Amino acid sequence: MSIYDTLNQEQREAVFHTEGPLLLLAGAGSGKTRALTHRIAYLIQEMGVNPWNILAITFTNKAAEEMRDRVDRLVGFGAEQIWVATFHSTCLRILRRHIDLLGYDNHFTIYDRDDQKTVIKDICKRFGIDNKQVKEQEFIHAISTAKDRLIGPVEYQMNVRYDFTRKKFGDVYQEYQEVMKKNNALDFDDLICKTVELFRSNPEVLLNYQERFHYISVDEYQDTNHAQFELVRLLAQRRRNLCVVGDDDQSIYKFRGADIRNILDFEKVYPEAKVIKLEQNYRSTPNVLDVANAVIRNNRGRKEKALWTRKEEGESVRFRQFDSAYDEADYIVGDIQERTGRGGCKYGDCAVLYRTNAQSRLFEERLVSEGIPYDVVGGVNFYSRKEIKDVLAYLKTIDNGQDDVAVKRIINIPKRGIGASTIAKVEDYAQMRDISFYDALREADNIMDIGKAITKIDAFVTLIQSFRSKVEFLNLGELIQDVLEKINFRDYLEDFDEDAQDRMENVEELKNKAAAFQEVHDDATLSLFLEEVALVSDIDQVEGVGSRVLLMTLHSAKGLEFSNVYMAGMEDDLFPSYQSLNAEDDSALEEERRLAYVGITRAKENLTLTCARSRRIHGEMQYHQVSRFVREIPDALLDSTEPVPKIRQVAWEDEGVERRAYDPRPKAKLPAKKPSAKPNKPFIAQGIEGLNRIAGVSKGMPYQAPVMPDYGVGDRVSHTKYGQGTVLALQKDVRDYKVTVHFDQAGQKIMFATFAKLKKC
DNA sequence: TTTTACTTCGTTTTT
DNA sequence: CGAAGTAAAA
Repeated sequence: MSIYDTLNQEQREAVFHTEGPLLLLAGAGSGKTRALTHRIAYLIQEMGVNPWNILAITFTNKAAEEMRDRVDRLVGFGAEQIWVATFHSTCLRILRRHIDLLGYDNHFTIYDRDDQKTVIKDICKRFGIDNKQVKEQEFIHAISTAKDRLIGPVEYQMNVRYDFTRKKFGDVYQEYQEVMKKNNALDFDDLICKTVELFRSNPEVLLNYQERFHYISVDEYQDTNHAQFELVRLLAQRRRNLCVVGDDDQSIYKFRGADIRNILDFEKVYPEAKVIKLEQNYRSTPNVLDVANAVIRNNRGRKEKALWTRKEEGESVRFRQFDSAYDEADYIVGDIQERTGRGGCKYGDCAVLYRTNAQSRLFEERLVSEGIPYDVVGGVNFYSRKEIKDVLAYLKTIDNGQDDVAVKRIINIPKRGIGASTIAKVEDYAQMRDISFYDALREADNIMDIGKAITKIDAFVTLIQSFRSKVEFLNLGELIQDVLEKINFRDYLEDFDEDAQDRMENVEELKNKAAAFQEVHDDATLSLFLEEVALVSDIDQVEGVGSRVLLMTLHSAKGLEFSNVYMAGMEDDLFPSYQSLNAEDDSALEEERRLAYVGITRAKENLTLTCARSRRIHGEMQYHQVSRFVREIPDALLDSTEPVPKIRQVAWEDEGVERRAYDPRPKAKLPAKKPSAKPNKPFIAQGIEGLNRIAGVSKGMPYQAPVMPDYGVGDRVSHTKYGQGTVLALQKDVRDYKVTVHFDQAGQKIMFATFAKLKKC
């Protein structure tokens, strides 16, 4: 009896396939972490691979920790030698050693979103850009997107040509990189793309790591962006022992740069790749899986797979519609109360999932009034809280004065009466002498007409220097305590904030974390602590065994599971979001659908979908109809008090509802491509037929369904002016179809179907 | 320099 | 509606 006997056929295949590229398509709850950890154990135990030759990359610290724990339990010894880390901490480790080759100081700091914003704001001021017209956020986003695609400022500038707006973005991007370098700082995206840059420009360094990592695995591969793809490609290039695990159906992070093509095109990049699908689900009941499959099958361009399980049927998935969002919250909280009251489950088994953070409020109110313990996941990250960042900025300044953003943050915390004009003078001086802001403060007496502000500046510098002299003999907790006392932080908080108590508790918590850090790492330094802190997130802190109801967004729920899941706000325009419903193409809608799929597959036993006919959004009342995702579920699969208007379930009816997810051997080995659409008829047409049907059902909706043209993609058509051409694309727009035609004479045109008056020929 | 009244603007988020 | 940020007033 070996540890591999407990795996199913596909998992075992994945474990034993150690040489060459491997794509593991792992459906929700299909035991992918299990397969991955066993695979690593197999490499060490059976293949005699040295643990330090293995690299396992994840996205979150939590996933990394879990992976290490589980490998530890399987292997026993040597597991601590395996390099298990997130993308970012992997790159951080590499850059700490070699970034001097790119002209940076190896002691760089990491800037988060807030710090980035401060930098951008400053640049905009200098460039005379009004942040009301172009917000900082837009610059941050543009820069981040460029970096995700490995486009540096120079290349960006080359592509802007004469586009004035984009040129402005290019200028800001360039300046931003310069400021970052001057501040000796990297942002999160830099961590990845600077590592790629390092590898590209220093083949001997790359070779060093290629020779170190003989076997590489990447988890959540569907979430990788181009830079991460390239990083992995470079590392794996030599030995090609690359195992990527992911589920294209759970790709929900396109908006932050994830490129779904990385997983869809894996076989093109690695033609010799072996592909294994994990479809047996160990988490949910067949009822839940049927619903999940019914929804996700409406996406196209996915790797076809269908989850199944051997679990007992369980309860039906419920759907309830309410008049108001209050009633909805009432019902859900009542249901939680009832289920936990019966003793069947604990509060910690229940999770309420929603699309937007704002929806948490109503649930919080009801839970408070019922006295039910709960936690809200997400919102503001612990390390992003103002009071925490203040203390961290002090620590950063004490650690090294290079970080201008940190120094400027605390120069008036607490209020020291150093005004904007004084700061501007110091800034000018620093710029002139090409030194950091803090160094300029230290020699402030050289600055002309600084006036009596000099005493205030001196006091600040003396304070920081005194902390520096204590770093040697104080431990981290004591240092923080000393800072808090010397700056009277409590008084400062109480002066302007009524939640001073909460904030002070957070700071205490930070002190505890610092002390704990020191206990775990015997070589703990201030720098190492700041580094650790820079790369942790909120979801990392969610405990597995909870006794509290969890409230979170659908995004945060990925990777988690609960016995009772409530998906609230299942309404068109909320989920799927208004933006995705009105988008040009349906890729955004498909991403929302994947999000629905993620939500549904979080449920182990009970799933309840709810929605409200009316709710207040941005202060005004809005009326929504039932989410199309609910309407995509066949009635037979839903426990509903009234029938739900249906949408596009043709494909489902064709195969019959009797093919259930619990059937271990699906009849006819799953017809891979369902013959639902008639040949030559574009996919979009199906969606529109569905839309027409909804438009018919919903009462008094002023929705004017566009009339479907009688031609489709690939058809030959003629236009009165342009002559004959071929239809390249057909897209639904607000009240008409957009047709892209390549005319034999006139070339490619995009036009509205009603105006184009195209004739099929 | 700090407080106060007013405007603006609203997905999702890890690191 | 409510947070966050900004311009004007004290």
